[in-house]
Amino acid sequence: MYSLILQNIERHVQLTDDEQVYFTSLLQLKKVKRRQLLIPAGEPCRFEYFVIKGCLKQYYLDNNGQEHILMFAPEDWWVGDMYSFVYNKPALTTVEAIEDTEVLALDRKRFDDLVLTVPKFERFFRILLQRAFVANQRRIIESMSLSGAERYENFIAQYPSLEQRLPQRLVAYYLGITPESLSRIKAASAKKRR
Amino acid sequence: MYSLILQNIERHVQLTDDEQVYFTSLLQLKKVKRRQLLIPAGEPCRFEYFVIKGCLKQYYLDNNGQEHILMFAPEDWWVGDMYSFVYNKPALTTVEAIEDTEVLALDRKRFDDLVLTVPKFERFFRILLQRAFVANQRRIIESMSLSGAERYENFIAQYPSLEQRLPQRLVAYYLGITPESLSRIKAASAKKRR
DNA sequence: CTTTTCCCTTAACATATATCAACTTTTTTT
DNA sequence: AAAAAAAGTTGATATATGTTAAGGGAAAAG
Repeated sequence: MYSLILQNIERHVQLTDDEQVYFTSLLQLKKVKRRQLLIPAGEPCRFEYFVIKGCLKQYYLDNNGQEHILMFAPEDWWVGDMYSFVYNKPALTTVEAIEDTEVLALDRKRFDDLVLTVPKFERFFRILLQRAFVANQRRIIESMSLSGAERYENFIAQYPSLEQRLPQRLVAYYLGITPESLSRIKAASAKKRR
Repeated sequence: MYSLILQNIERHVQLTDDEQVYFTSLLQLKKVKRRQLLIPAGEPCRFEYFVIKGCLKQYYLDNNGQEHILMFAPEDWWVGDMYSFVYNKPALTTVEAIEDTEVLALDRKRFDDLVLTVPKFERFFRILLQRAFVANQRRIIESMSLSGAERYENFIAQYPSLEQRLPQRLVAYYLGITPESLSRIKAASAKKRR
C-alpha cells in the first residue's frame, strides 16, 4: 500500500527505515468512487493527496458553468487545492474521481510537523514544487504560443497513456478548447495522415 | 544592499545573525542596463536572481518571433529560468531588463549547499514555490476562463503600480493578446465609463 | 535641440475557434 | 437485452481576436 508513495519520495531523497515508518503513519487511506468529489470547490481543503490507484481530474468551474481542467492525477501523482492548503481559504477548484480511485491523504497539520521535524521532507516538497512550477510555466507558454492542434499533439506526446484512458471531452477541457474543436482537429489530422 | 532580500526571506522564516551573514556572503551583485539580457534563452543558467532595483521581464520567444511574457520582476521579486536551473539545460526563456536594474545572484552550487546546511532555507524556498505554484495555476485558470478584457481588469487590480510603469505593449504580451487588441479594450472601457 | 526610433491608436479585413443544433455511436443503467 | 444517458461527429453560423497597414505622438539618442 505504501510502496508507490515511498518510491515516489525516494526518487528525490533517501529515507531511513524510521523515517519511512514515521511518514507512513501520518497517511490516511481514502477511497473515492467514480464521479465522487475528493475536494469540492468552495470548501476549505486541509489535505494534499497522493494517488495510488485510479485517476482524478482537478478543474475550475467558471461563471458560465464551464469546466477547465488544471490537471489529471493518475497513479503516482500528487494532487490537492494548493491555494486552499496554503492560505486556509475555500478551495477554488474541484477534484473529482474519473475512475474508482484510492488516495493517501496528508493533512496540513501533520504536513507542517513532518517538514519541520524531518528536513528531508521539506527538501522533497521543495523539489516537487520546483518541477511543478516548471510544468506550469510550460503550460502557460504553450497556451500563449501554440494552436489547439499543436497543444493536442504535445499532450499526446507527453501523456500517451492518459490520452487512451480519458474521454476526449476531458482532454479538450484540459487543452482549453471545446470538445467540438478537438473532434475537428482529430478529423483533420487523420485526413492529413492518409 | 541586503536589507530587501533579508526582509523578503524573513517574511517566512526567522534568521539568526550568523545565518544572515552566511547567506549574504553567497550573493553576488549584478547590474544590468535597460535592454540588456540577464538570462539569454538557449544558454544554461546556473543562477536564481533577486531584484533589488529596477524591473525585468521574463519572456518566451516563439517560432514566429513573438514575445510571450511569463512574468515581470520588479524590486522584491525572485526571477530565473527555473527549467534551466533545475534540469541543467539551456534556458527556455529570456530575462531582460526593462529599466536599469540591480540583482543579487545566487548560483546553483551555493544554493544547494545553503539548503542542505540550513534547512530554514529549504523551507523558505518551499514556501516561495508553493505561492508561485498557486499564482501560476490562477493564471492558467484565467487564461482559459476569461476574455482579454477581463484578464486586463484583473491585471490592473493585482498590479496597479506595474501597470503605470510598463509600456502597454508589454502588458499585452503578458495577457496573451496583441497590443492592438489591448488598445481597443482600453478604448472600449473608456467609452463605457463615460 | 533635433532627429530618429519606438509606441499607441484606429480601420479594414482575415482567421481560429466558439456556439448552436441535429444526428450517430458508445457507454451506462435498469 | 433494452432503455437511457453520455460522448463524439459534423455542418452552419457567430464572434473574439489577430493581421496588416497607416498616421500621429512620445520618448530616447545623437
